[in-house]
Amino acid sequence: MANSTQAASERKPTVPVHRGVTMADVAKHAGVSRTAVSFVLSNRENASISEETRTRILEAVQALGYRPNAGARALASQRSDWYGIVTEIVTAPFAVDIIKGAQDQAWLDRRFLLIAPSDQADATGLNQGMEDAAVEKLLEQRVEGLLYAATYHRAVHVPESANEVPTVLINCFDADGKLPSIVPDERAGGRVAIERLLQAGHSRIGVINLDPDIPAAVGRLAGCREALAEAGLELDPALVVSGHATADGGYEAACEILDKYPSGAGRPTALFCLNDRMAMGAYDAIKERGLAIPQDIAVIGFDNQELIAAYLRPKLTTVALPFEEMGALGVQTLASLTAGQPITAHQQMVDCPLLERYSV
Amino acid sequence: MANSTQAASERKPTVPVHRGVTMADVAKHAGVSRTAVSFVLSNRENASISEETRTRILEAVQALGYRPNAGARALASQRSDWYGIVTEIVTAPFAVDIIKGAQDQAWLDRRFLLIAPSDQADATGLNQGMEDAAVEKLLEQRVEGLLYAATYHRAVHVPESANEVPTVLINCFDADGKLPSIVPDERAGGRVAIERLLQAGHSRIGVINLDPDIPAAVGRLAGCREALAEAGLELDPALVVSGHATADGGYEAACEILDKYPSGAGRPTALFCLNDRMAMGAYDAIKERGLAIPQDIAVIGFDNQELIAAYLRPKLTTVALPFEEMGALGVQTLASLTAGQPITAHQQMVDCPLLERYSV
DNA sequence: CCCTCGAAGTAACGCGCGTTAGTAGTAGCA
DNA sequence: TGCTACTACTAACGCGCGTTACTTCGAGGG
Repeated sequence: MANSTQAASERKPTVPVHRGVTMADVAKHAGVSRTAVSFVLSNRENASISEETRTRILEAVQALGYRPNAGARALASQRSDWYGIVTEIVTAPFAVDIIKGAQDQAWLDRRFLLIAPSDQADATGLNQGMEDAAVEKLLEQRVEGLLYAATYHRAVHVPESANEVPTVLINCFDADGKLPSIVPDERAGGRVAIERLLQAGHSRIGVINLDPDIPAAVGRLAGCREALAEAGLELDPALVVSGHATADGGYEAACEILDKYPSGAGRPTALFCLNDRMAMGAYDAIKERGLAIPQDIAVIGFDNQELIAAYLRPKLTTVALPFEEMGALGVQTLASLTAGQPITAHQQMVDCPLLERYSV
Repeated sequence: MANSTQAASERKPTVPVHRGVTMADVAKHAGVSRTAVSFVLSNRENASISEETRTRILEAVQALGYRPNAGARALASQRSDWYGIVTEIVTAPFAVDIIKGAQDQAWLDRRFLLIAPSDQADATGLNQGMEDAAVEKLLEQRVEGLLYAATYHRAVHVPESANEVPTVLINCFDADGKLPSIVPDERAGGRVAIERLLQAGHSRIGVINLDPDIPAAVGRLAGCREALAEAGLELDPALVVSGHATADGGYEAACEILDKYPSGAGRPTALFCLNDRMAMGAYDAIKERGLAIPQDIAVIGFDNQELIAAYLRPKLTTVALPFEEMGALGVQTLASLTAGQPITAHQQMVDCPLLERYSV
């Protein structure tokens, strides 16, 4: 027993591989204890440190260029100040905006957002292997909460292990409805689009629809019908055409609608395209027929895909999906959750604002 | 002396706030020492652990759902396995692709990429306050290396503190030339675009130029001239028009070029647009004049901005900026650097591949 | 039989920090 | 003088882990 103790104390100390200035260095430099440094740097309320010592410590910090070690702090304090977000990062440009919103909000809250990629979605849902690994990696970093974002509004299946920390879904929802989620208010978006067209004097409106089953289409179309109903109008089924969610799909759908009225009589004076890519195709169809936007036919889009909407000629009036807001709200919700505070609603809906440009 | 020791040992132990299974738990469950667990989990070469103990330990890991604590590991091993990347995340869609490339490569190397936002660039360069803070935050996380990415090819000024760890610049370079950088090979990109047009039989080629002073314009135009020279041709100054790097700018520039030849005689049969947004505007100008793409006028772009190039009608043939490759190469370079290995070149150039679509 | 040597493990230290339970010193008051 | 109260600190522990320097035990050799 004594032997081993002695051996231990005789052992030559491991050579310290100093990669940075530590609190101990600061303490030595300032001639105080490490504890004092810790107290000053963490701005402890009821720690009594004289003003003089305090400044001496802060000067030492400056002089040595001390930089706290976030990992060590996390280990000691048992909180990491990290959130994690899982998303398909490059699939759609939308994910970026969600991340941006979340990132900025996290930054404001002095927290760090760890971004983990989950590979592209395929027909069967997300690439589950990659996703699980991503969540796992984030949990290894001891994130305090998880954000789970989809690039288009849909139901998702979240990896089991996400249940170990507070989790918030962004732009998606889980089928079981167990996790809190944040989604765009598609219905209100549909309303505002139609209301804008009504206000501009249009009463005969064509709709270029997405796949009718996806949440976006359901909501937007419902809002559309509501707004028309309030104006005493109805959606003419002949004017609703579904297509692929691409420019080509939009082109074809627009052709179909326009060519129903070769003489021009009965032709809609406005087109509500359920996304901007389709609006892009619709532009071509309209122009090809020698019609002018918005004089002959007004066009309104959805999604506000900047690169399209802002560069089409004329620039496209469209309804924006509030990605940044959803990202920010996600972080705020997570903050409430991790603080043990109640959240306002299990499913929070965020407004889709109308962006006026020149196509109406 | 004895007193204080006694007091310390009499002190009631702090209540452990257990937030997770630790190695100690695994060790207890498997009936071995914590060291043994560590050896097994880190796959130590020359540690002699019997196969039987080994499996017992792994079973315990499974049974308890043990998950290593990355922060503690980093603290003990003095290496974080983290890289940091500083970039303006949302300003341009390009940053995303760089991040994606870097992210994927880092993931392969079992490293984590911390993404720190730096606010938007303004005329005077990047928002320095935000940037310094971003770098500072990353260093606090003890990243082992830094990536610094710009959304368009240019000279940048990197925060001082970035010098404390290996740093690689992506899609930019520092004026002093001190830091290794990775940039697109603009010149080769210019060449390949022109070569494609020559091959299609065009010899009279118009160029819609960017601001002539930026690196992208300089390089691309040089490549363009080279390719023409090799074919015994020259760039007609009358056919080179600069404009704003927008669709409107491209539209105006294209109008200017086309309207110089109202009769059609002498008019270029192809347009090389130095970015896709300008190509988008050029499309409008061409179509307005009743000309067909590519039959009457071929168009080739640059940047491969998916949302534009893939949705224009006809789809735009363009030269791609290799953002993902640059991001990946950045991480690889960083890996070499942190491993103390030499890197192939101080400034690495990455090829800009031609993407054939239907506008040539 | 003793000695050496490798296999199989373990005790203990330190990474940088937050935190708790102390101590030393002084002022105030009865 | 003795006691409390307060200010201004500090010693020591533990967070979860990697790592080094041991120990123990059985097999093999002389």
